[in-house]
Amino acid sequence: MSRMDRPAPLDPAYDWLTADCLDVAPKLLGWELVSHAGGLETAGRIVECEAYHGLEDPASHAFRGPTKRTAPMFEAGGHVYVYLSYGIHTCMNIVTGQAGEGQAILLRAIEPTAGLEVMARRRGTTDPRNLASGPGKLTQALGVGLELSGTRLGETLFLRPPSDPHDQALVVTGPRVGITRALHHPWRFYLRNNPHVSRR
DNA sequence: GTCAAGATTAGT
DNA sequence: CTAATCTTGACG
Repeated sequence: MSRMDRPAPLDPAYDWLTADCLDVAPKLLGWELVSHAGGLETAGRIVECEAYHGLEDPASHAFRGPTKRTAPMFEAGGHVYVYLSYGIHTCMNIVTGQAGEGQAILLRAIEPTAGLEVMARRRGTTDPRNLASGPGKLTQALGVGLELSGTRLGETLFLRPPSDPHDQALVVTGPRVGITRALHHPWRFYLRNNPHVSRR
């Protein structure tokens, strides 16, 4: 019996994620991120994210080439990359670009839209502004763990198109948060005046 | 083998 | 401002 080790083709609905991360990141705002992790549905609109430009970006985990941890970053756009931050928090990215480029977009905040009670239980708070505002809080609220690194969108995590087209007019850029290199790039993208964005 | 740094968060 | 907490990646 030969096993079919070739992965199933990525859902064509996610093909647009193979574009450059700097093009994808602003467009990602307003999309709804849906999680079925743990057999429970939770979801929220993406209101803040940051682009990491692969091999050319000193602030990117992919800067020094693929490693065991960062291997998913070098898959084609539409994959998921999750890592452990400061030994405590997990952060999730959506991989973009072509295979081999190492691009990814860190999801920093969502505005909860479904499964609020589940999120509240996981997070230990009911304040909707504090459920998933921050990369570590977002993964905790959605039940996203390291085991999802290397999976693809369409399996446990899904994207649904923006419900409000008006969001695109509210996109703001600025320097990325929490890094020490390549500080000058305005590669953080968020929705102006949205109360769920992690920092002002 | 050893060690410094880190895409964060909660609490003082 | 700092502690918590631990993996990665660089160096030898």
